[in-house]
Amino acid sequence: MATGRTHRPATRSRGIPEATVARLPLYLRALTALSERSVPTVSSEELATAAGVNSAKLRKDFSYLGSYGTRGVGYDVEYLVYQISRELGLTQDWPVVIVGIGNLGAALANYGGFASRGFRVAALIDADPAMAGKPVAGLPVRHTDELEAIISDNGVSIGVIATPAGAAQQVCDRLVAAGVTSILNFAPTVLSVPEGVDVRKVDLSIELQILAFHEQRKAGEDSPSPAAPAAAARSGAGVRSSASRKGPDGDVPAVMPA
Amino acid sequence: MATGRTHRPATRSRGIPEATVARLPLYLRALTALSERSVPTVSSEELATAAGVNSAKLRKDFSYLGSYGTRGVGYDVEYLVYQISRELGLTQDWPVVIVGIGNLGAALANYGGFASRGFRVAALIDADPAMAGKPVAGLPVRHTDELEAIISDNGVSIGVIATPAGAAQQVCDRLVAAGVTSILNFAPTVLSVPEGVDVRKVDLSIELQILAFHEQRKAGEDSPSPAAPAAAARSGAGVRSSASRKGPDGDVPAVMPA
DNA sequence: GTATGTGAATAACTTCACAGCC
DNA sequence: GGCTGTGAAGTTATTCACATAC
Repeated sequence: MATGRTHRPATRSRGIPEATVARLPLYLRALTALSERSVPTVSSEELATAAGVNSAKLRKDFSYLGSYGTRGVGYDVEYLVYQISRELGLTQDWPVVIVGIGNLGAALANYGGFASRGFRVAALIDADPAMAGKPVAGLPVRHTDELEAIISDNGVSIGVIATPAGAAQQVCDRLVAAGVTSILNFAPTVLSVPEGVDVRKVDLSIELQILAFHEQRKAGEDSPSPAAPAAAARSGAGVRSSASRKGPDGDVPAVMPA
Repeated sequence: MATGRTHRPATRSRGIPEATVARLPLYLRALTALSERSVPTVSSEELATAAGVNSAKLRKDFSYLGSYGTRGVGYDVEYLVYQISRELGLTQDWPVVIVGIGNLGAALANYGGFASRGFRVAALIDADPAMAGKPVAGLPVRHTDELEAIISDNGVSIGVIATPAGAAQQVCDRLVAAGVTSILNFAPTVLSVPEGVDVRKVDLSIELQILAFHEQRKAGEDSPSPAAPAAAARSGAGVRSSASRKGPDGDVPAVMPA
């Protein structure tokens, strides 16, 4: 989801819609799987199913890249893999640093899919001196003091922040000052960055909250059908002070927030 | 980010736009921070800045919830916290199971923000018998055999999948069969679920690829005419009937994909 | 016959700008 | 005077449906 695009007022000329860009990795993954099974061609319908979108959307997306299919036949798998990879910039190597080697940072470092496609972990960085030198996922953890040197020595332009929330902005500032222009933020904070720097965030708690929203609606469903397994009615406590407030007051079983 | 909404054709009546729902957790976080600093009221401008959006959007978002502000003054922090929490369904307790206690699963289990707001880790589940009983984040890991019992005993409706890609669909099927109707998927796979089940995914590699796309553009910035239709004789997969191919062929230093 | 590519139609989302209320 | 709430305008994304090409 979700990101803080900061630059580019919506590229003119060869502009690929942001929504399309966000789906290209999905297509690429599905195509790679087909490629591994040596499937030579695929129709928009099949590929769309594999990627979890509908075929019209997929065809429209591909139309922004060019005319890479063959009418009456479909798409050449290998060729498409290449085109999408190129479009995404995966035909080059992207060194990445991960800052904050706690539980999450270590998990990210160990995540295979990382290296698999264009990305290479150039270094793991942590502020804890006790961590320095300790190997994680085969790489020695480096101390934060070295951050700037690591960035510039390796030509790193993408940084991953997996620190506690409190340290994130500071780390971000240093990364940016050192030359990083794309940041993937796992810390639950809004980062502020200068123009020209892209930030994307991944936030467990936000995702869960969105799910809870929909889950809540399912429970309070007007009743008739959807075979509700009705996972036990949870009860709450507390009371709401009513008062004037006009909002569309909902059902909701009461209970106070934090 | 992105998700596979599966049900609800966009609720009529009290329908809050999906884009708005996705931002409520952001507002909530910013408000909670203000609340902790005992700030009594906040303007749309201030709150918007703290949440990383613009104020018009924020006001529009809030307008879907009701009229919770005071003209000329702003919003009452505590009151808004409560309203948003309620809207998101966080005024109730959501037991959650995490399946797949590898590096990532353990990181998730240890993630504090988890319990902090309405969510409670009911159980950690892993397929490895050797893991069974071992404590992670203070909870004993349970074996997959117990999955169904755990779900129903605890009234779990939200499941988190942190297994390898290969196991994800199978785990998903079992979760759904056992009564889970919301899934947060960290495995790099498209899950297929029946109508009525919500899936959201979190995918490191997709996020990085999106960043790489933009990063690539930054590098090739300004150049007047985007990409010279250079030869770029795509070697791969002979089959290609040369000619035709109109796509905006790019520069790119060659290199074949996987 | 079959499946792509794409204009046109529709829907969702964002931003503007200002009336309304404090 | 200041700030919210919201119609209206503008923008982006999705879906339709069919001409076009194999």
